[in-house]
Amino acid sequence: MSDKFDCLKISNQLCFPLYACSKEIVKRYKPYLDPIDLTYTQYITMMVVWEEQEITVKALGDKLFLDSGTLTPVLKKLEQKGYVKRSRSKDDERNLIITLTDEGIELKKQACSIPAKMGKCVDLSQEEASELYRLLYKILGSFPVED
Amino acid sequence: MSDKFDCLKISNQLCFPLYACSKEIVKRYKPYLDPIDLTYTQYITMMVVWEEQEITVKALGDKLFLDSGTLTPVLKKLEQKGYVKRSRSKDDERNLIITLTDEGIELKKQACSIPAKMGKCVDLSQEEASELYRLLYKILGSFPVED
DNA sequence: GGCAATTAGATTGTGTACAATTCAATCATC
DNA sequence: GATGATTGAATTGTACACAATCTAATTGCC
Repeated sequence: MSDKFDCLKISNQLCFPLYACSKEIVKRYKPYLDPIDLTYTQYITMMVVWEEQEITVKALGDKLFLDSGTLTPVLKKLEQKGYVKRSRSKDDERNLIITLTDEGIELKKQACSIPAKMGKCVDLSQEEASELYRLLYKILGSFPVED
Repeated sequence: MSDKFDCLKISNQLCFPLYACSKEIVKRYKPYLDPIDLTYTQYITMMVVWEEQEITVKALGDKLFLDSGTLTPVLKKLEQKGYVKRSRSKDDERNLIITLTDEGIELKKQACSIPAKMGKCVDLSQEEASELYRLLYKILGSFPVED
């Protein structure tokens, strides 16, 4: 009952549920991110800055899998909201250093409750979530560092 | 060695690798989709139309997890490229029916080799790929039909 | 030191995504 | 059979995402 076009069925793709799942979960962040006035992209950017205290746009891009075309406007927006400061490195003027403002540090406390709330949105057991995590990072790890 | 902010580490999120993985794989479709002049969104839209022969925008949106705000321009583009026809349903003028043109049918043959090529990009065993597939659809299935 | 190659960000253009709103067609109920 | 509610697409506005290109700063190499 199968034909040579079965491979083109949407239900036979692995990428599609990945794409759909990603979008649907990101969408579910909105109610939790709206109160602190962040989009999902701004949120994950802040997460890295919270961890690193100080980081270049290049390093941010490597961690987030985003390029300067995406990050430049995101970081300008975050600066405008008062959460980060953008300044050129003294050592190498090509590098733009992102640092936290006091408001940015304050924001971290408010964001703290979000991961637990989001965890409840994903209907997987602890083991399943770990396995999913492992598989996703296995795929990501198999990609060349720079494409 | 852990503090109360560990939950905000990017490496502790489940959504982030999902988001990153989805983007990275979609990016890897480009070399295969460029020759047939389709973007990834246009490609998955065509996949559904190839399967259904005839489908409304609403039904397409339900299958692809996309709304009319996204699909309207995508479908206009596909019409412009000559792959689909857009026409109102006689039964219910609110419904826009998408059908394949001869060019659209022809395109299916050319797209046929893409899934196998993409499969090689994902460095997972057959069992791991199946498990990933299962977990993703488990999450998708747990979401309410209409949000 | 001088200059080609490289690197980091910014810019431009195209194509999604989605919330919110609008509009026209249909349905439900009376 | 009028009309209020609902439905399906389209539209508008905002925010990514990325390819391609550009510019300025730095590095390599002679």
